[in-house]
Amino acid sequence: MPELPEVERARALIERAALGRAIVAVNDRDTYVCRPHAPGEIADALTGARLTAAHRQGKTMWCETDIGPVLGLHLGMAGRIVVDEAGEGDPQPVGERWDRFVLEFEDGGRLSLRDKRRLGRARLEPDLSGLGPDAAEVSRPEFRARVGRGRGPVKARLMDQSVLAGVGNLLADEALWRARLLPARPAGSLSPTELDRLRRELRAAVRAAIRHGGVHTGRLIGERRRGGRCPRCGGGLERSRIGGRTTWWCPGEQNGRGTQN
DNA sequence: ACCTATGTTGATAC
DNA sequence: GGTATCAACATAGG
Repeated sequence: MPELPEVERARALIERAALGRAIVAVNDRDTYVCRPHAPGEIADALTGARLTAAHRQGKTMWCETDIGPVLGLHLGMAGRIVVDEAGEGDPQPVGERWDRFVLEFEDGGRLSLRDKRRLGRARLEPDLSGLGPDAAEVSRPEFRARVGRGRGPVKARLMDQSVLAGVGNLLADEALWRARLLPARPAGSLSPTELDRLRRELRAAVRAAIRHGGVHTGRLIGERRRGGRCPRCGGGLERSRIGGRTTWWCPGEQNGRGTQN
């Protein structure tokens, strides 16, 4: 789930529901999710503080606090942010066993990073220096210069978080399909026109996914399975492994040269 | 049972 | 440096 659109929704949830509430306790006992911190380190830094802002770049979120420390949050492969959904009374509300990191507020509510797989992350003072520009904000010249280079497949380039932040496996397939570009094309072989088209379609895919609730609402994404068909032309989709990830595309419409439009 | 698959990232090897 | 592969985690499905 968590690609840029899911993370943006999580960020907005924190902004809307968690800012300004006093933190009275922190569960940072999961040493894998809270690495490299020792248990208690994040708790010591945040207890008594209030979150004052929630930011995002690509798939990385961070929250400012009124007393200084910055809390970084990453959803990993299966994480989500939950605010105030604790079954009052139930000793073990459903799902709570997957709460890997929790802020408890003075008013009794809580913010948790709920993640079955534990690939999500909470840490203090996250380093954002290696992240490329956010995929929803990147300018046209910057997109051309960063994405349109290298011999590797353009799909791998899109997913490289140091090149561009926020695009994951599903969003990459969706954007390339919308732009009618072959995922395996060497990134450096795309023309400026093709790069502009890719950026435009990527941004449109991001906006649609944020509106509709996530990347899985993409038009191609629903067909990403054996027997799946292109939503535009009805042709059978092709599958292979590109950039180490399963990749689906329409061989009829996504070709080596640019296409109409 | 055993193998594959899954939204991410980071370490490692060439 | 750029690119590719695998491992980290846990669960689901054929």
